[in-house]
Amino acid sequence: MSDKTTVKEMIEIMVRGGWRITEQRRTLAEIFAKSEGYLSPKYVYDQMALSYPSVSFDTVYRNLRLLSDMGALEQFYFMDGGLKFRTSCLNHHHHHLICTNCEKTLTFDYCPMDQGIKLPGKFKLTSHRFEIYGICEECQNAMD
Amino acid sequence: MSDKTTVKEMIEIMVRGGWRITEQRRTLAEIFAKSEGYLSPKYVYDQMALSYPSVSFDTVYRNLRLLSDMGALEQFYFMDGGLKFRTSCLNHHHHHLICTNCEKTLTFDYCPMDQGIKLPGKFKLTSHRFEIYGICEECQNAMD
DNA sequence: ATATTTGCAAACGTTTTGCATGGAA
DNA sequence: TTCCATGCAAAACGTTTGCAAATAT
Repeated sequence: MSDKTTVKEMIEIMVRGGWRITEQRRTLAEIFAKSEGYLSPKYVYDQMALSYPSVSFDTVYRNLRLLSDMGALEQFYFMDGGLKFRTSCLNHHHHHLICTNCEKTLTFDYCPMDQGIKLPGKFKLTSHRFEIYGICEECQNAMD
Repeated sequence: MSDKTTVKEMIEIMVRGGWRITEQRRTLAEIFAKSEGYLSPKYVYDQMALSYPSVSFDTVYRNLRLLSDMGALEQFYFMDGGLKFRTSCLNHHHHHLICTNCEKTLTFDYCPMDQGIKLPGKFKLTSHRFEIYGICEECQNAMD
């Protein structure tokens, strides 16, 4: 159902990029593969520390950046919450519905760029961003 | 033509909020009123320092945050470039076309939320974000 | 064997805080 | 005259870097 990148795919990406597969990187991939939403570097570090008490923050950062550069992770800067990461969906173009409480995401296929929008000026378009924010059902229930 | 917030409007917002109108705050408003795109705190600080050599960085930050909280400024986090600010357009709903080179913005009225998108799950929608990125005509010409 | 990756520590840039002084109301 | 805003300095925060030791290839 989901088209989230799997551990196997992430490791393939690393191998293809010529990187070595260390236990830390495997663990990093597992953490993202089993997570629903956006994760902060600190959360990822804490999770990694469960398996590797001696892991260092800079290793987490380095690998987050590498995976992000390779396209295996998507970055997102939450206005209050800073930079976070989630597995990217490489298979098809879509946008996200993001719960502002738990930061879980749902995908949807509608893309405004397919609608022939009339834009002002003479821009050379390069990319776009469309996200809808809200409170997911679970969080709504939990708030009662 | 433009519906950017003017100096007068920004000062009104400050007065309505019960803030005192200092020379620094007036200057801050002027800098934004005469600017086209997103400004970094550092740039704003440099501009302010032209009028007030003794201005401090924390004053700039405090006032940027205050104006932002009051809705007079919009924040945007550029993935490489950090947090920046521009005057918000309080008059009507619209979205932005952002030049990734000079960070100038153009507005356009099309809003994907008016299109009756079918969304997955049961979300309580709170807000959305739609931006198109590209290179503006001036920057395209300058690149030749 | 050897080149990459790690952990440590220290540096870095940005943003925030506490407090005495200065300035707007 | 009163209280808010400022400037200064220092701290906090997230992230990055240099290097020797450890490890995947």
